[in-house]
Amino acid sequence: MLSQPTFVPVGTQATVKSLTPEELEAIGVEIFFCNTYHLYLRPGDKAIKKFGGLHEFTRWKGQLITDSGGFQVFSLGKDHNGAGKLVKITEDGVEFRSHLDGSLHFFTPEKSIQIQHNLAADNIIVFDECTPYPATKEYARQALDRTHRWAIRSLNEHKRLNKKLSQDLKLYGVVQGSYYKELRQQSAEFIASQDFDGIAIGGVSVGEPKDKMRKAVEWVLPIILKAKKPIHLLGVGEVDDLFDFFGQGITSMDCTLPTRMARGGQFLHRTGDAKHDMHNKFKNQIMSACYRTDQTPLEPGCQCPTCKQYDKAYIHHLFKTQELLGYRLMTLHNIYFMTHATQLIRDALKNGTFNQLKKDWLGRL
RNA sequence: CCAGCGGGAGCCGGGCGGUUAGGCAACAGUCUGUAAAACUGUCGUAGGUUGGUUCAACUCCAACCCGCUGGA
Repeated sequence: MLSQPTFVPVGTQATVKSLTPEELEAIGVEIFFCNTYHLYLRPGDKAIKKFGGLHEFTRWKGQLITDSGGFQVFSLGKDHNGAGKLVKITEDGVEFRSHLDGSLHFFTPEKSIQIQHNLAADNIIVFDECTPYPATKEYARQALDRTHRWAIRSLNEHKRLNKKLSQDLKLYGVVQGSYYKELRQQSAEFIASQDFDGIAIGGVSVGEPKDKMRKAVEWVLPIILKAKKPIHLLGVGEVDDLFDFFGQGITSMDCTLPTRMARGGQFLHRTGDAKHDMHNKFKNQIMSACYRTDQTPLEPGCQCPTCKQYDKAYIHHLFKTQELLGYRLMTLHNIYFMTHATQLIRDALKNGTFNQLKKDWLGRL
């Protein structure tokens, strides 16, 4: 059973980049997020099935969740200029071109679920379309209706396979609807009414302003909370998001940000020095010249393996020289930071001190 | 001493008689279900020195300085 709420780091290719499962466990990670599309292409879901699934393959003892490939409909659908490229959507499914070799593949809801059953994460997600932002209401409605039909197809295939393979994977339905209240609420009603094990909110953090994202979640939450199921917010996870969404009943969210930022040299911190704190966004760049001789840890008082042992000057040097250890130390720290902040939120929610905690961190409610 | 080759931004380095080389480094920034150890931006009177030719020279010419290689 997962703690609630939980932050979910992303390990697209069956690895949270640069860290071992043992290291993840040591910093309090309970679950991470793998991707169906990537693992289907390499090494192939059948290869992983031969091992008995992702758990055996990776030796990870915690939980896992796989994405359906739905997000790649969105992300591969854009090139650098935002034009459509590698994806074609039809009623039956999505035609993808592999970003690796250009080969053609076709995902249907059934196929995505089959692949996910082969991968055998504990939690899986229906095949959906992550609607690009902005979208016209007309397109958003069309995409939403299709996504709902795909949700039912995913659910049916999932039930069939759970029985056939005597597995007990948990399936999440996904709420879409772009930035239209009517569509979002309609989607929430529909997904909540179906026999899913959990409900995910998708189509957010796709380039929209943050207040819009908050609104979209708020339209939907009162409806799906009634279903009394786990609620996962897909692809969200800046530091303030933890407070805004865990505070309202979201039980988990995943985000590439802490790991990706870590590799780009940005470390999460709370206190930092005000001068270099970027607009209260809880991040700083370790390669900044000011850290060249800084003998303090990334976050004073932080109990992560990185901060307990190393100072900024050393990590600065590792990044400047592009040493592998730098990426590892930084990733450890950033994931610990998110996990630890989530832990504080969890405790505060239990103790009734959440508002105080949120105000301390964000300076607002 | 003779000959050949070469001198360009912090470093490396193509091209060219006129309008941006490029790369690295440096500096700053971006990232929200990972085509990402990625990407974006900024690097100011750059052209060994002095003269000459020309409307215009980093580019052509001369001398000198410095370096490398070979020879006496």
